[in-house]
Amino acid sequence: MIQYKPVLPIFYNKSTLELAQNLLGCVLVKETEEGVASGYIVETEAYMGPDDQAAHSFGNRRTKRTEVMFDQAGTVYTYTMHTHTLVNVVCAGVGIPHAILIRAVEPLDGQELMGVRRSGRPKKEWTNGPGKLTKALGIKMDDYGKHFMKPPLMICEGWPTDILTIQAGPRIGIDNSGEARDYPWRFYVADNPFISK
DNA sequence: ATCTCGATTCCCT
DNA sequence: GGGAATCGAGATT
Repeated sequence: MIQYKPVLPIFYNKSTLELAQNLLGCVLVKETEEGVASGYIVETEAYMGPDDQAAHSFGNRRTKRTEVMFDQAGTVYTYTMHTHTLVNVVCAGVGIPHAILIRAVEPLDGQELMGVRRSGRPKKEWTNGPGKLTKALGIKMDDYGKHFMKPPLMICEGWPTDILTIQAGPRIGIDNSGEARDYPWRFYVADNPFISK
C-alpha cells in the first residue's frame, strides 16, 4: 500500500506557469468505493483567465461553470466536453481565474481497476489524454469545487522534480483561439510514453 | 425555447 | 488522417 502525502497548500501559491511545471511528477490520487487509483502527472496545460482567449474565463467571464476558477488555488475545476470529464487545478489568487488542465498521467496505483474502466484497452491508452485519465481514475463532475488537499481527489508528492526533463510547446485543441493558440503553455515530461497526441 | 460548437475520443479508411 | 458521436454550457431569440 502506497502512502500518499498531499502537497501543502503553499505549493499552489506560485505563478500559473510555474505551477503547471511543478505539477509534473506529482501524483493524482482518486479514491472511490471500487478502490484507489492514481498516476504521475506527466502533461499539463496552463489557462490564464482574463487575457487568454483559449480559457473559459477569458475576459473574466464568470458563469455557473467557471465560478470555481475564481476560488482559491488548489480548487478542483471539472467540466464536461463531448461526454468526457476533464480535470483542472485552479491556481493564482482568489478572484484571478487561472487553471491548469491535467492532460496525461502515468498509471501507478489501481491498475487493474483502470484496465476495467478503460474497457481492456492496452495500458498505453489508459491515461494518455485528458478525458481518458479521468475515466481511468474515476474522476467525475462530483469532484467539482472540492480541494485537491483532501480526499477523495488529491494531488500528492511524487517524483522529485529535479530528475525530470520538462519540455514546453503550444497547447492542443484550441485552434480557434486567435494568437493564444501559439502560446507555449503546454508542459510535459520528456520521453514519457503516456503523453497525449 | 432554440441554436451553436467544443481544452475529446473512437472507429474507419 | 478524417469524421461521427453526442450533450450541455453559454449565447441568442
